[in-house]
Amino acid sequence: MIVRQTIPFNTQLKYRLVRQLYFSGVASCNDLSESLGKSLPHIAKSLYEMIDEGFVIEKGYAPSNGGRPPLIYSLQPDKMYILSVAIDQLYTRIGILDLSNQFLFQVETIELRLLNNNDALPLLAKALTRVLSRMGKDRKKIIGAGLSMPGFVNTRSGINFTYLHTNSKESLRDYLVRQLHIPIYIENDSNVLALAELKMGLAKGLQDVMVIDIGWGVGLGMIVNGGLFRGHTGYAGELSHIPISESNTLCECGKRGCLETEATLRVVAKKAIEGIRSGKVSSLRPLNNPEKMSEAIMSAANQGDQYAIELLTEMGFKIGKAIAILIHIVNPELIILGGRGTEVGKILIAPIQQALNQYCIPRLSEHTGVKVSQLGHDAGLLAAAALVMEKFGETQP
Amino acid sequence: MIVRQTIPFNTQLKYRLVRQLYFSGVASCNDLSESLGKSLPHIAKSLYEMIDEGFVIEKGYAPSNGGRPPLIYSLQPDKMYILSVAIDQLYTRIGILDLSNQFLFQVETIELRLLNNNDALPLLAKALTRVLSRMGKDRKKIIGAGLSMPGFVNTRSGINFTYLHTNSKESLRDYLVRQLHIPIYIENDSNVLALAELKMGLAKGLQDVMVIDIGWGVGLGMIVNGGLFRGHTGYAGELSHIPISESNTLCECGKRGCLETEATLRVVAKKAIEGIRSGKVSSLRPLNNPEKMSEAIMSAANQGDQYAIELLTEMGFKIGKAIAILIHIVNPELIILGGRGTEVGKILIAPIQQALNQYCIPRLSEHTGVKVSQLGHDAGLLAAAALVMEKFGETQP
DNA sequence: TAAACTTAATAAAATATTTAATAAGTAGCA
DNA sequence: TGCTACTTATTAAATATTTTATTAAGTTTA
Repeated sequence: MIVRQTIPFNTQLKYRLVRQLYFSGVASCNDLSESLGKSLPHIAKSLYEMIDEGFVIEKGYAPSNGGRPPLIYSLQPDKMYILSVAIDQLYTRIGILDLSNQFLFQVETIELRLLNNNDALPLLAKALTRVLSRMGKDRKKIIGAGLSMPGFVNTRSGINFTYLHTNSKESLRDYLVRQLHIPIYIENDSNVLALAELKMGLAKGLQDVMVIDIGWGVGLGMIVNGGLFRGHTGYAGELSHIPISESNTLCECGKRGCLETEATLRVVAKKAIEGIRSGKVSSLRPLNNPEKMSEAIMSAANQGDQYAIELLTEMGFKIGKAIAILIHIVNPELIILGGRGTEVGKILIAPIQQALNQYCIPRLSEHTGVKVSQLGHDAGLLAAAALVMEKFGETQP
Repeated sequence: MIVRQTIPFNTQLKYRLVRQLYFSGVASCNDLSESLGKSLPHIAKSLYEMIDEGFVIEKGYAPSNGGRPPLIYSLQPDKMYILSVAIDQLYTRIGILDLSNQFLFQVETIELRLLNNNDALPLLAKALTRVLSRMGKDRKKIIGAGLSMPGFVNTRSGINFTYLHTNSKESLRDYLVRQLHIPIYIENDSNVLALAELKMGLAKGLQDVMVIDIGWGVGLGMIVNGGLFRGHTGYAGELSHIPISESNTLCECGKRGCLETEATLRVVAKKAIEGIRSGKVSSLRPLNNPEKMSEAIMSAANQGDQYAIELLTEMGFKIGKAIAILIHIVNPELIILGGRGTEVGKILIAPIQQALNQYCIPRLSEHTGVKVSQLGHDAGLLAAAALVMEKFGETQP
């Protein structure tokens, strides 16, 4: 199912200019000429047309770089909007962003349990419809929706094989297109996290970066050759089920020895509850809700609780071993630690680095940095918007 | 150090046409228009100019596809030549290829020990100079040399950090450029193997393919997004030293548990000698030369020797476990088994598939094929030429 | 404070590339 | 057979894009 772009430009270059300006915020004519690989007069011509059309505005002079100072330009923020949706196992956050990455109104959070919930998809569609209806006649300005979600997602076919089934042959994307009448782009949450780092985080301008999503599971989003890498069927970066553990614990996936059985917040929470009950010295008390437990462990660790630090260090080392494998295979320039685990990023980075020293050939690891993500909680929503803008001007699918 | 291209065309498109025709062999105007993404009239114009210039020849009509039959074209084979060099630990093979991938004369093999041999590089330069001198005045037609070699190779900087040092700050490439006065391209042998599969083997036209180089070590060449992937510093695909083994044997690299300590022909040869001496039933006799021993094991296995098959099956399973990790991370469409181990490819493929069944999430492995390379012994030389042609028309850095 | 050097923007000319219309040939089919 | 649909080839006209030269507006050097 195809939906026409609501914003029609008369040339392909203009779409590229919009995309570039969106991601760079502001840029001079020369910047644009260089980053799009087109000549300056050519860029200038299109840019001036876009100023006349109201899509681009002049933002004055930038400081000189040793010559005539450049005029800089940006997008007119309220000429287009993007519907941005971040879905996780329990909650879904919905926002509308303008072209300067500002939310039009406060992000809406709805409770939406994904697991074994046949109503989830219609509820989601309803919520999105309601948010869209708040736009009034500005609804025309919405150029698409980006959805970040867990599970096995194939972006190209628009299907999530794990959650939000449609009960028919229709793909998730086509279902939502039919309900909302705007272009829809779906992507796995770890991949969206990586895209966020690429477009506005530590991976900006870099070529080969691995973003580790430390949380209830262990995810991986891969930036390869300067772009998000999805693999042949869209499942690249399935780090959580690589066979790595020595303890051969049975994993939910049916296999043994998966990384996920040893190095996630879920496992840490479980171990902590057992440990405390069997008498480990700690400021922590066992909680029934494992999510809350993991939160408690992380804040205890940040306040110096030795047992919490020990548990997280153990997890970090095992993740580090997996990262060592990754470095051998991909030879990236940077590893970014993202996801909920960033809260204890400083604690994790030491054992990870130690694992790299132990398991990596120095020639490989010495050119690979390890950093903790600096993007906050809204990164997912911003990146879901990036997902839409990345494809702006291309006809779906 | 920069060397001017010996063949000057007046437009970039002509270089692209040469590259395309080289890799496709023959093509119609329409084929070229499609694969280069340019309009037909535009392609036709350049093509006819190149016919006038003598670089392209018309090869007659291809069978009709339901319409007017297309005229097909190919390169004039003897307008350019490529110097192609395949270096391994002990021997170096040198050939000169024309544009139809035919050797101008029989491939020369010289003995050239790489390890701890300061004379290796001057000897190599001398041998290459001698081969070039055989070209007489056709020397001008040589558009470059492609070198396939083991070790840590950085193609961009033209340095091999492991072998063939120059004893100065000069890079290997610059040294050879200075000696031979032609553009030089160097690349790691596993990567060249992958390139060979991409350009003329089972990976032709595919996007994401992993080529396993089974031999004295375990190498990996990665095809990602339809091109050879080298990683940030050129060392991507360092499969042999990923920490995977449970037996924690000390590896040459100083680490423990590397794949290389368990799953190479070298290990198989060593195990076989020990096994036979301790009384294993086999048609094999222990040989002092481990290279010869591994050859003997492979031919014994192909003739049904149970012990040889057992050893190779064990190796296959361990390589399979590493491939399982690879599939989880990269999600490729095809795994190709290449290198010397292809000789027993049929024997290896079963345990590898078994390891995949055991260690892969079905959703990932079910879309990934495993095949044995069909390229012969000269594949390395052909791919070294491909290395040159891939860059034909670009100015060397 | 002027000369030399940078970087940026504009205009004119030259080139590259595509679109559209048409011609030429073939396979499939009634 | 002859018609239709389809593929390929050629041409002219229109458009897109770059190159080159020139002007403008600053910084650095001495």
